[in-house]
Amino acid sequence: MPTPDRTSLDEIVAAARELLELGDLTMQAVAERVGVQAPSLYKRVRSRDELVRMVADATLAELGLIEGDIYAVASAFRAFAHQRPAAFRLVMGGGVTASPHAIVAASQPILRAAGALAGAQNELVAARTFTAWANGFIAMELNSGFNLAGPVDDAWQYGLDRLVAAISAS
Amino acid sequence: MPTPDRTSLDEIVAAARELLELGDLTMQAVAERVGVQAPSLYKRVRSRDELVRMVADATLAELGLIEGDIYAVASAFRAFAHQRPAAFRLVMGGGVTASPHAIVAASQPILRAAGALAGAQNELVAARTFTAWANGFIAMELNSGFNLAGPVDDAWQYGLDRLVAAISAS
DNA sequence: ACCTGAACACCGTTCAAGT
DNA sequence: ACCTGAACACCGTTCAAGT
Repeated sequence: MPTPDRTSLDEIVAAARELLELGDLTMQAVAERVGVQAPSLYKRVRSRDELVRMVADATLAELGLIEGDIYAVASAFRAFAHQRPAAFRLVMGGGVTASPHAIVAASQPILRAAGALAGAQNELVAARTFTAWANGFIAMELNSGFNLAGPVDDAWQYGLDRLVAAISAS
Repeated sequence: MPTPDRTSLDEIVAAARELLELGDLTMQAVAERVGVQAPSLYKRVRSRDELVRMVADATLAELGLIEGDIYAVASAFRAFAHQRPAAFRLVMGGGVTASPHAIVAASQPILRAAGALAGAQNELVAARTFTAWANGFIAMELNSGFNLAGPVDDAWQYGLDRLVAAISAS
């Protein structure tokens, strides 16, 4: 005699994403949010690690929706990181290997914007350089790490302008 | 009647640094390495979090010893990250706030190298741009994240050359 | 003063038993 | 087929009792 479903994978991942930002991504907390006991989660998720990977994939999918030129992409990227710092850290530095598909999807906006600047043959390498700088800058900023004094927004603008100049096709 | 010391803070931090790279930085594992029971660690360390912060500080102190021009600093930095990926992630993305003193010490090599390129008045902002790019590049590399196909070393060299050109005083 | 064993709260996970 | 309570191993931390 089947019992009716009391939750779903989507609901579980959504709860996990919220709890990640609250610094409390435990199976117990997820279970409580979706109205179920912790062991029941294992009907839909193989392990906590798999759930974390799903959160990373969902985050990357969202980043893949960004549109615009390199300035638009850069500021949307940074805004996202400020709104969801834990998710940003997860996909960025967090030692979590997201699915290849999610990684490719997330790369599209930057590839397009970088290709427009650097030309098709330098698209990939330009996108990498830009992504590395943006990710690194934001990571430092979120960490308040390498906390050299001075206005952060100016440093962002300086770096962005220099990067654009350096990457643009002669 | 005092018992003789069976370990020391230095030994504990050293053990923690090794275990961090092994992905097993638990109080139990540290205690076992230094030949003591886990509760005894709390005589020298307030909490596991404090121990992790000490590991971060020790890592930053080591990075502060790097010398040379921007190419030397960049490759020493990258080599360190490859040898001690977990420590790099910790100081880079890991949501751990290292002590201000350790952060300043770690920044010196890059400030010097960037200042030589960009001139004194742009030293700070140039160092930030360079550090952001290098940190971001290495983080992506360690993650095998943003895993766009192509030779990684070429992308590193391309980015480094472009960065140097972009930062150099006209 | 440092060390230990016992204990506590918490966490991820398994599993038999319910419906 | 999904859900639950009970249980297990593990982890960080506290504390009274030993020397």
